[in-house]
Amino acid sequence: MDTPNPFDPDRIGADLVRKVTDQFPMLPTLREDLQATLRERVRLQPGHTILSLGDTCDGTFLLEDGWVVRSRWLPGGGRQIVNIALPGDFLCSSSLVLARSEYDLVARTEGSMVRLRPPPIDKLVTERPGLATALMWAAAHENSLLSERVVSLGRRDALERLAHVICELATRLEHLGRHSGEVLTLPLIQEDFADILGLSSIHVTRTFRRLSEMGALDYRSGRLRLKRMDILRRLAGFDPGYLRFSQPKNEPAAPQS
Amino acid sequence: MDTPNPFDPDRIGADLVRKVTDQFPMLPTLREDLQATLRERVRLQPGHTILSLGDTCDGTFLLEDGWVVRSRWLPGGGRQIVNIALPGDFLCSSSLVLARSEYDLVARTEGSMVRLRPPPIDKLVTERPGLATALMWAAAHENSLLSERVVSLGRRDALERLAHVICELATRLEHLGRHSGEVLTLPLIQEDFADILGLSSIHVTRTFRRLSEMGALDYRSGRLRLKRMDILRRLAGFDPGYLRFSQPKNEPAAPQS
DNA sequence: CGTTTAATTGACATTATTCAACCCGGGTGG
DNA sequence: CCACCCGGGTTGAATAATGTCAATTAAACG
Repeated sequence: MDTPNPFDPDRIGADLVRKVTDQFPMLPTLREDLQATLRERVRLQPGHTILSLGDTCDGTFLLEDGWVVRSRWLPGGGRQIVNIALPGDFLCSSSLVLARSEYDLVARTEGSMVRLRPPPIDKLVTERPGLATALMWAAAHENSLLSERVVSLGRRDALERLAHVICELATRLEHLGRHSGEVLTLPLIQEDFADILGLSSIHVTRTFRRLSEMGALDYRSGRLRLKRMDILRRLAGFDPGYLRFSQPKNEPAAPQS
Repeated sequence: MDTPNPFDPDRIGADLVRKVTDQFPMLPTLREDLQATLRERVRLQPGHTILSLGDTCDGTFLLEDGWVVRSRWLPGGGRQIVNIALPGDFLCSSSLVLARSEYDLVARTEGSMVRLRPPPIDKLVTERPGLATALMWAAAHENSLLSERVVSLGRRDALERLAHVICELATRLEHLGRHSGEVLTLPLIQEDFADILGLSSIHVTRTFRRLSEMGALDYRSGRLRLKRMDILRRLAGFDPGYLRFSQPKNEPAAPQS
């Protein structure tokens, strides 16, 4: 069953619009820009490869519904998942500066996205200020996530990493209004966790078991029951600050030194 | 010895201006915006902490000369270096969306940077289009570096990681015109490499020795002699594509499928 | 020189990977 | 209804990679 009118302006990128406009009131331009640059809506099926390494990416996608992972295959046969896109995230925003994708983009659930074709970067800010602002904001957000992932991969052990990514996902989904309470349904198998966390899937199993023995959670085929978020947060040293883009920064910031 | 006139418009962010204008001719606006938003020039000394975790960052810095690392200390006493900023890079560009720094910023060499105070993000694109474009471009660039770092930390072993980061640094410095030939002088001690690569400094020693036994390089107190870049590149699976932002993407991009 | 910081080495502990076997639940076809 | 298969998931044992500790050397610097 499809959206009645896929070009209904109020439905394009609703999650993005909501997130962005939490920060500042730019609704009108952004909506307008999304409509103006929109090419088509694409339906996603689990496992569907949106883009492969080396593909030229023609514009940017805005994910409206569903989960998409961005990953890289390595010569040895390993895979690293670089990030997980949720509704409201842009995919392939690097197309503004890079002609070809350095990663694979594959859907993990059903969902939908719209393809946008923004003007080239040097005209973007003047022609599509609302979209430009949103892209900038999204890029900053993604940088924040990536930086935190670098910290995890570099300096946290398996237990901390797993706890951290669970905290992160739970928080992101909460912000989207797609999670509340104890049970989190994740379209990820343990091998996905392995490739997010830079571990083997076997070690992920063991790590889940350890967390479950600690009474922090129960995990069973995609159903994650979060019994003690406080344990997870403490273990991971999770500080949601890097996700909290919603509180506007208004202080005039006193001159330092 | 200081720059004669620190506000000479042609000298502000010369590396940034060059990098950005390789891509598209927006010199005039960018120069103008840099001048207009410039607050002061700051001299850097090695070890100087520009910003600590939790500090409110008042605007953005544009590094003009020198090396700066962005890092995070962890509860257990470990440190992860998230990225290395070189001339032409922005520091703390997250200040557009995040009031407080999630990282430490510390200089590894002498150098200088300018502090910019761009308008808030919702006015940035309209009021300072040149700067907005540059920031966007820089964010995409950083995104690319961070993603590749995630891949390294997640799925490459010590040898591959070290080889990879060396390739990356050599390439970036070449682009800046600050490196050519065999010898690379790095203001990094092995502990820095450790904290970039998510390894212990002792293991970095061992890994450097392995590379040197392979005839790929010689390393001695900051002086890196690159004898066989081909070996390093092959080992790391290094594809400079993610750094090559200089070739403009001009193809009208044939509609796919 | 003496002091300090960084690099190095070897022995050993820890963490995570690999491999192989087994389990389990949900189809599916007979 | 049962036998089979298949994709995960789980387990233990062996192995490999990396970390930790302690002692040593080297270089840098006053």
